[in-house]
Amino acid sequence: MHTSAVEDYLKAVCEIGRTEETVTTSALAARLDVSPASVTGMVKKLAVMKLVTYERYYGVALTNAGRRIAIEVIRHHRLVETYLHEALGVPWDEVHAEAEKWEHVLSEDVEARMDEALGHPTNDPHGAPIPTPTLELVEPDWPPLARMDAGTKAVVAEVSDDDPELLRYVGGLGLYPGTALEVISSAPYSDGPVTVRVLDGDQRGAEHAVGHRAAAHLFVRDVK
Amino acid sequence: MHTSAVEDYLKAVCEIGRTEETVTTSALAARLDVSPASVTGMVKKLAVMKLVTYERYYGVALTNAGRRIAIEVIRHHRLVETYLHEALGVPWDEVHAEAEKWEHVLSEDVEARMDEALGHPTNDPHGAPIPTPTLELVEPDWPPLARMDAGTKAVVAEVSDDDPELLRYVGGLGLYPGTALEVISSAPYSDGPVTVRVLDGDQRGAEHAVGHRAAAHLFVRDVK
DNA sequence: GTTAATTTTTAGTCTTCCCTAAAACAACTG
DNA sequence: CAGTTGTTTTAGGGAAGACTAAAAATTAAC
Repeated sequence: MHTSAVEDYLKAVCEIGRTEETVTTSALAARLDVSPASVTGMVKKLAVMKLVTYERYYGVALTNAGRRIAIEVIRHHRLVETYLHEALGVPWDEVHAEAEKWEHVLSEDVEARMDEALGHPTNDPHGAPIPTPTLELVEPDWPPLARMDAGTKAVVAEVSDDDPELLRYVGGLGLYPGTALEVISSAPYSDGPVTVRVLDGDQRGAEHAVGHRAAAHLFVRDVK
Repeated sequence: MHTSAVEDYLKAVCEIGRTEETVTTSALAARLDVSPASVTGMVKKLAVMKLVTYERYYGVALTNAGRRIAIEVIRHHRLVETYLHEALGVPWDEVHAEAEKWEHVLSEDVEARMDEALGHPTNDPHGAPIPTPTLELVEPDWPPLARMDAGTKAVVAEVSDDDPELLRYVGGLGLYPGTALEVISSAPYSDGPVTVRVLDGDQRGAEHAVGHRAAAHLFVRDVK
């Protein structure tokens, strides 16, 4: 087995790689809240372990072995989030913190049982896709709400899961994965709020001004 | 928070104290599978933390603060075992190993939700009592099957949970907490097997010779 | 009651793991 | 090419936990 730190680094490489072309030392340092020097040290260790390839001054990339571990951890994380939410009623803004701990101790057997009990869910409570048991993972890159033009109809696809306050805010607006909405007004490339009308759920019909930061972390898919 | 090692030591002190008058260095060393010198070192640390009282060459005892932590960990452990067994169908010989990991990462919130979901169970799958939310714990000391005389009728109360093989063996004989049985023959103070007739469950009517080691780890309560 | 055997403690080391600050270095920018 | 930015190296630290070997205290044996 690997240490939690190793798993956290691999997960971070995978997650940063989702949006960035190259995974840099400083990006990892920022995400993991450690110094760049620490990252260099750990990354060299991971390279020796053949979990990443590492080119000085360029960046890091996962090897197949490393990717397997990263996706395994992500699967654990998202499955646990889903389980806590669905089976135990843990609010969606709390599941992330708990899953951060559980992801490192979950056995494959219990993982499979949770998956079964939930009916093989495909997405966690924040909309993120759960990797398959065979560790396939396709992460679509939905556009953020912040970039939608006025008049667009869209459905909430995913909300960033790492900021509980953001989640409580967004949840308070009635915006969850699957919720349909219409963009009333938007200020593209500025940092103003996006006004939306909620078309679904318990806030159906309500109009809300969604702050820019939230709109940048709330991803939607277009509706034709 | 405390480290896993600290929690493990406190739990071990609590569990040894259940049967032994004094908790010795060597008993802890044996249970935790470390050298006696290591135990002395850690115990001194725990004493500084005011989690145990410690008298050189005599033994260790939990303080109230230490006992609270120990019982909290035991509550986590047994609740998780019960949850895994009841809610996820994990076999009773596997729950212990998983709970050993989970007990250190379970939040109070999720603990309460598991307790609720299970309807506030009082005993884990091996029959051991689950401490209450207010951390009260009474551990009755049932006699082992090995000490029952021929002709006695009894009900299985508890089975030691730390040896999966033993649990599979005992389970294979149809002996679970709550199972009624009658002692057919017994060799007191020797190490021969105890022959029992199962009066309950899927092996009802069957007669089994229970090996001495198993009979020493299987505890029963008398039936008048 | 002395000696012998057993436990326990001291004392000193080691390993693992991860982190940091500061200096040196490479790569881009204009 | 000179400066800025980001990265790596160097050098070091410290927490956590465990170990060995030898000394000390306790207990048991004669």
